[in-house]
This record gives sequence, C-alpha cells and structure tokens, in this order.
Amino acid sequence: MVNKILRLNSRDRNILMKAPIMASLGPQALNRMMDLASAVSFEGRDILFREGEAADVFYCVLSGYVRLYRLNKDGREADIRICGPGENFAECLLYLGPNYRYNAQAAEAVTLARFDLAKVRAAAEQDNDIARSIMQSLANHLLTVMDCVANDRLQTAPQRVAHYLLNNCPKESTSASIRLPFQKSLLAGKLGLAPEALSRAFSALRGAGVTVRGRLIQINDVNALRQI
Amino acid sequence: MVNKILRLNSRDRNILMKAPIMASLGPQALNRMMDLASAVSFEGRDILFREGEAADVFYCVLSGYVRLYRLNKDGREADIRICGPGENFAECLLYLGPNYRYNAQAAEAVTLARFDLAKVRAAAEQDNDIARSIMQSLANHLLTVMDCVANDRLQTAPQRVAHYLLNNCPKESTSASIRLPFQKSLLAGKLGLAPEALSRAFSALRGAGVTVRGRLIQINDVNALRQI
DNA sequence: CGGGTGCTTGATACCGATCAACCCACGTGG
DNA sequence: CCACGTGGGTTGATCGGTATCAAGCACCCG
Repeated sequence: MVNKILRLNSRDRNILMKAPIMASLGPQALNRMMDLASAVSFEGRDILFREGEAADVFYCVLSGYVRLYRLNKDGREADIRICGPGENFAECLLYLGPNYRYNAQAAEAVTLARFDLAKVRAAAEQDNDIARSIMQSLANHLLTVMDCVANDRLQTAPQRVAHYLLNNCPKESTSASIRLPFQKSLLAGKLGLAPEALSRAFSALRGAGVTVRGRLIQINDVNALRQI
Repeated sequence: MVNKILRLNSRDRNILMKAPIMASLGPQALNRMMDLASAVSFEGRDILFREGEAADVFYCVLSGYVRLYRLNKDGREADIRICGPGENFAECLLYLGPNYRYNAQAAEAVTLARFDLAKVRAAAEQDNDIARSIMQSLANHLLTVMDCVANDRLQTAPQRVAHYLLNNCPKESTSASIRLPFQKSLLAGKLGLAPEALSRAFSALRGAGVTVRGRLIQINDVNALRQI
C-alpha cells in the first residue's frame, strides 16, 4: 500500500486551494489551513480506513475517486457517497465521536490532502472563516445525502440515471454528450443500484435518445430525459 | 391554521434549554440564543413550509413530531426525517441557498421554537460556542442521514424495524417494552416503508418474540432481534 | 494468443408497493 | 342505545422493480 505522507507539491497545492472548503477562506485562514495539510496517495482498492477505527484525520480529494460505504453483517456493501476531486469527507468527525463511521476505499489511484482533526478543530475555534467553511461543507453534504434518501425512495433506476445525467450536463442545452469520470460500476453503487441494473437502465433510456459507448454518453434530447 | 408567533412561556423555555443545540452552549451564548427564539404552534397536518419557498427561519421542536419530506412529480411523498422534541431542522440553510429544500408538515399538534436564520448566522460569527453547537448539530444530522441511506440499501423491512426497536430500548437488557411516540404510519414513513409493509414486518417479527398491541411493543428476547 | 476485467444480457426469485376489502375503536347524532 | 361514519391498522392478492445468478461478450495487455 503506497501511502507515504508528504508535504504537498505545488500542483497539489493549486488543486487544494480551489476545493470548496478552501476556496471560501480569507487569505490568512487559507494559509493556516494549507499549513495543516499533508499529502497522501493510495492505489485503487486500497482501504483508507474502516468503520470503527479511531479517527484522527479527515481528507480532501485532489485526484481520483473515493468510495464511502457500509457493510452489513453478511458482508454486502452499500455506497453512501462517492467523493471526487475537490470534495472532502470525514470532516463531520470534527465534532463527533472518536471513530470513523463508515469505510473508505480508493476507487482508483488517488491523491488526497490530509488534515489532523484536532488541529483543524483548534483552528476553527480561533478563526471564524474556518468554522464557517466547515459549516458550509457540512450543510452541503447534509443536503446532498438528504437528496440521496429522497431519490432512493422516490425514483426507479432509469429515473435515477436520468437525474444523474441531467445534473451533469450543461443547463439550457437541447442535446449534450457526457464522459463519465469513473467506471460504470462505481456509478451504479453511487445510485444505489447493482451494476446489472445500471446497464438495464441505460438500455431503457435508449428509447429517450440516450446512447452509451463505453464512458461516452450521448443525449439527443435533454427535455425528453426530464420527462422520465 | 393556528400559528401565532409568541414569546416562549417558561415551560417551553425549559424544554428548549435541554435541546442538544442549546444544551452545549455556555451561559452567555445560551442567553443570546434564547433571546432569538420565538414560539409557534401548528395543528396536525399543517404545512410549516414547502420545498422552494424562501427560507427565513429554522426550527427546534418543543413538543410533537414534524415530518420532513419530498414529493416526486406524481405527488408521491417520501419522508426524509422525522423530528421529535429537542430536534432542530432546516438549520442547514444557515449557510446555504435562500430556499427550503424539502417540505415540513406537523404530524400532530406541535409547538416549535423559531429562529431567524440571519440573526443566528450573525450570532455564530461572533460567538464560537454557537458556531460549534451548529457544527455539532449539522454533523449529527449528516451521520444520521448517512445511516439512513446505508440502512435503506442494506436492510429489509423486518431488519429496519428490528434496528429501530433496538435503538429505542435500553442497552444491555434481555427483554424490553416500548411505547411508540407516534403513529405507526409515521414510523413506516421514517423507515422508508408503506404502512402495510410495516404491519407485515411486525408480523414477521412475532416469530422473534415481538408482540404489538397498539403503540405498545413487547420484546421478549433482545438478542434474538439482533440476529435478524 | 490467452487471460484478465468490465460490462451486458437473460432467467429467475424475492421483496415491497399498490389496490381492495375488512376490522376495530371511537365519536357523533338521531 | 344504537346506527353511522371516520381514521388507523391489518390482511390478502397481485404487480412491478430490482437483486441475484449465470453465461456470454468486448476490450486491453501481457
């Protein structure tokens, strides 16, 4: 497992500064947070941490994708969230219990910024900018996950896929083409589907003008998708 | 619709001070927040607000239960969260867009504490205690809703019910009896089930020593429930 | 060429939603 | 006191959607 902890190189620093949790900070809060960040990378399938382990750091993705998921006692997995570049996770532990509450796995090779929970907690106490940025992040994640619950409970597989596509194509366009940023099996998990169900959902959407070849998705009629 | 806005009476003040979002505050932060609170009550089935409406206040439940839910375009409803006494909701809008993101309905007669979003936001900027308390609340809700996603995706109806019962009976007990604090149909929604499915799940749990009469639930063997 | 891996397709089983009927407790009014 | 209506809950029958299992396919890379 390749996960040496390093200072951030200048390219990673640039990426990190554009991440939402950093971008809204004033200059000195930004410096303070950047000083707390270290870099770490993992290979695909590496486990970053497991549910129940002692939590001492939270992460912000610089490149690649990370899967947050739970296991039931039979060993079945359910994805809770997929985190891509600029997204942070486990920051909710800043003010909660001492253990991780889900598993995190690299879906591919990833580089991450690492933040010591205790140090960021201390920084947030002293700098309102940092506290505000954390609250924004928490509030955003909360709404995202609430959306997820509502979608799971209200939408069928083709509707979830249509919804995902609409959220990932330019607004106000009549047609669009999208390149998935990750494997279809990952998208399936994100949408709460088995890979087979995602495949069938794409077939069902062919009738609505959706063409799939590999990671490329052609949408002929965006409005037709909205009717699904 | 009975929803006159009043100063809190002394009984409501006592309840509110014990709510998690207030209980962790130091004395002057507590006073500051108590001064911002006003009281409002609704009858069962009243709508507190709808998705998309301009959001100017968030709430803390003093008595009764509130349903947060979404609609799909066919008008079907899906509950996102059920809030009981001491719980607050819509506080995530403190640092987000100007509109409510879900509907809120009184499941029965309720009394609520009302907080002006802008005033609390200003208070949080000045008082770290308040900011910390909000972060704790957000982090808690985030984990709760994440649990909800994982449970929806991993558990069958009887498992969800068993899980709910276990979370609501004293730890380390061999048997227990529970009185549901609300209607079964509300529990069904909370667990992402149709009322009929909840009813069937209870029947299925009879084999595991669960007896239901009205709102009273007898659990003969807590450990048997854990095996479900 | 051979063997992965990711994806698709088909057959089947299961779970829960839905619809409909019924039950029961309760309150109301004749 | 009883007829009636209402609301919450249960039960049964059916349907639809998705998981699961199994087989086959396409592509990449050694």
